[in-house]
Amino acid sequence: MTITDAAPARLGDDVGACSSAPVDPCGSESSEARIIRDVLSRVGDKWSLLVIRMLHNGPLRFTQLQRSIDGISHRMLTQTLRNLERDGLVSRTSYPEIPPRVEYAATDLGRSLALPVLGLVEWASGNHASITDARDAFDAARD
Amino acid sequence: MTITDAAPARLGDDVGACSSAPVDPCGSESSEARIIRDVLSRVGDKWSLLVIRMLHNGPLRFTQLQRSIDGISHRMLTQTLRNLERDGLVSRTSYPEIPPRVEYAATDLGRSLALPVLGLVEWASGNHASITDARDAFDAARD
DNA sequence: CTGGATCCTTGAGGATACTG
DNA sequence: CAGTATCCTCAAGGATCCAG
Repeated sequence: MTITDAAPARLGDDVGACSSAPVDPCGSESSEARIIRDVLSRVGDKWSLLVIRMLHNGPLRFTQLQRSIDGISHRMLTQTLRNLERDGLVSRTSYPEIPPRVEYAATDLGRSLALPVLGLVEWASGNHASITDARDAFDAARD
Repeated sequence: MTITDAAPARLGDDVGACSSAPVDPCGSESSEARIIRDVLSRVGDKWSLLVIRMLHNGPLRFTQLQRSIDGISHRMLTQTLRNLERDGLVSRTSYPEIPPRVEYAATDLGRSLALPVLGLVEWASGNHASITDARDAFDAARD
């Protein structure tokens, strides 16, 4: 999703009738499609996973995050952090000092997300070569 | 990535110097960031995973895919299939008949991708409720 | 039926300036 | 230092038409 500049959004959060089965509740194909889209819109944006990843080792302040994430803009970091906080994946602790200090930390939920994500990363890292080769072959074939 | 309407693109495919370690080769933080972005730009678009998912059970024709994926446009299906084919995740078999028939199937690589993806889906499905709750709490808190 | 090509809308996301 | 608001750009992606 990656929130629009304004609105709270609230898109299809209609899990209602389905009991909490591990995968594909209600047996319909489209429900799994919804789940896939859900998870993708949550962590599939440009920065969320990188933030989660950085916070996996321990809490960090806003500026530390900004420096360590390379390329992220001030605006997108705030926005990404708000989203993650809203989804309960990251916690925010503000110390009323001068100058202000704010620490962000991954919640248990956030850390639990890191696991399956790591699976994906491993896959990517392990099959990077195959993909590159496939691309080269494909591009070569379409002379 | 989700290719632009034209260009072959070829962005940062510079794995060169790194030996093929399973995760985080070369030990630098930014290299893992690159991997994450790589995998996201490959499967993190709106449709790729859904196509991979549909093809996991067996080959399907273009129109079958379009009907089963709900919401995908003609244009995006072609585009997504081209990308997946280029990356070696999907194979395309065209039967020179009239009317033409084209079958798409997941390759071994494509099926291997489905595994870690399933992990993510399970996570999403298992923690959907927690996230929804977190959101409600968050939205309620900011009166 | 499959697959381009073209047009057009929308929103993600960067740059920047301003507040506490 | 942390956060918000405004402006602007550019590409993702839908609709549609044409071709083999």
